[in-house]
Formats: sequence, C-alpha cells, structure tokens
Amino acid sequence: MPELPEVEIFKRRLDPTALGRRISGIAVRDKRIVGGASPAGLMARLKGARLAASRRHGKYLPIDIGEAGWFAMHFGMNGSLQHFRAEDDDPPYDRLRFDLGRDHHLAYLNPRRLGRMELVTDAEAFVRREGLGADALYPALGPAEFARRVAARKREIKSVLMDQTVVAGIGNIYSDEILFQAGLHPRLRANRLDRPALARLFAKMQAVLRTAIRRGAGSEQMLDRLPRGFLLPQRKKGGRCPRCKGAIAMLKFSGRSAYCCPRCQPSPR
DNA sequence: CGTTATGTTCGATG
DNA sequence: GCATCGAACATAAC
Repeated sequence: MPELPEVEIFKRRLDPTALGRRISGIAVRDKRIVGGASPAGLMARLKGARLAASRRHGKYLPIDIGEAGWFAMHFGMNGSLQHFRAEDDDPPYDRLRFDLGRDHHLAYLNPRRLGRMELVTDAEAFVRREGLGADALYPALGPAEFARRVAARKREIKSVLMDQTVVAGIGNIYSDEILFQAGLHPRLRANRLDRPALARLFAKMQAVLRTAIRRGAGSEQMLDRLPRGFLLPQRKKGGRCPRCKGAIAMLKFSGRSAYCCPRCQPSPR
C-alpha cells in the first residue's frame, strides 16, 4: 500500500490519536524489522517517551519522541499502522507494538517484512542521510526545480519518477497514474521531455497525489471514489482506457510492471 | 504450481 | 566517483 498518499493517511490517523501520549511499553515481535536492535535496549530508550509530532517525508514517517530522538518508520511494500484497544486483539503480522497507556496500542504491521523502523537523532538528518529528494507534495518544491531535477536524468521517466533521490514519495502505482494523466509513455527518456511535458508532469504529479489522499488512499473504496478519467481502477489485465476505451497494456520494467494506454501515451521511437 | 505484488538495497557494469 | 540496470530480499494471495 504505502506510497506517499497512503503514508499521509497513516499520519493523519496517527496524529490525533497518538500524539501527546507516552510510550508505556513496546513489544518487538520481529527483530529484523528494527535492524536487529535489541528489544531491551529499544525499550530502555523508548519507555516513557512522549510522541510529540510526526513528519512525513516521501514514504517515510519519522516520529518525534523528544529526548530519545526520532523514530523513523518505513512501510516497505505492504506495511501499515493500526490502532487497537485490548492487547488480545493484537492484529496479524504485527511486528512492533507500542503501548500508549491502558487499552491504547499502536501496531506496526508488515506481512512481508520489507520495511523497517529505526531510532534516529532527528528527522532532517535522517532525510539527508537517506539522500531523499524533496517531498513530492512539499510546498517548497516548485515546477522549475522539479523540471531541472527530472531532466538531469537520462533514464526512463517512470524510473526517474520512482527514484526517491529525485523526488520522494512516488512508487509503482502512482507513477502509472501520473504518467497516464500527463499523457507520457513510461519509457520516454527523462532528458528528452520538453518544457510543456515537464510542466504537465509536475502538475499531474501533485494533482494525482492530492486526489488520492482526499479519496482515502489505501482504503478498499478508494478505487471507486476516484474521479472519472483515472487509470487506477483499470490498472489490471483486461483493463480499458478511461479516455479512449482501448486496451490497457502491461509493460515489464525490470522485474515489475507498468500499465499504460498505448494510444493516450504514445510510445517513444 | 506459476504468477504477481504499493519498496529498498546491493553488486556488477559502463 | 557517478549513473544505471537487474537481482535479491520475504511472504501472501490469486
């Protein structure tokens, strides 16, 4: 699930329910998820810390826990956060459980264990260390800066959009929607895009991400709530283009797939 | 059983 | 050193 819109939704659920609370305990259910850090050591650092704020950057969600530093979460391919009340209701695939007082628990779920959590000194240092580019929705990222960074790459535009060091937050799913909305074929080379294409790409990137957040990214019903003209509900084999009704194509992109409309997104060459 | 999967990292190569 | 590409990782669902 988690690309920028899904992580933003996690944050919006977390902030009102968890901020201001103290960590009364943690249960490390899988050490791999915290890079093998010792549960006892983590407990010593985290216990009693107050969740003060959260800052999303791209697909990462660092949480300010005061003196103890920041706890940075990444959700991998299918991680998520879930609140629950009774400890017995510990959901499946819970890898780390935060206890935030009696009958208030926060679970970091991750079936595939691709994803991690880490105690860091602060959010900015973390973002720098990871080499992340500007957040795709952060207001300070303007169209000119975006165009400059994208056009500096020679790779295929889909892969550039998903490169977290160029812009942070976009993954395989939303890159398909953004390219579809912008009318650009995923295999176009980034450095060959002209000005109007780059401007379109920027505008559609922000519009798609904002729309996904508004329509409840990650929920079962999001696909039904998306505006007409969105590719995502048709992003599957046998899908039809919402614009021209033609067949949606699936391309292989080094091990993963890209869905696009061959007519609305003319192929390069 | 084969295929597919919303992500990052690492090794090889140019 | 940098950019790029593909494999590897771990597990579930169809």
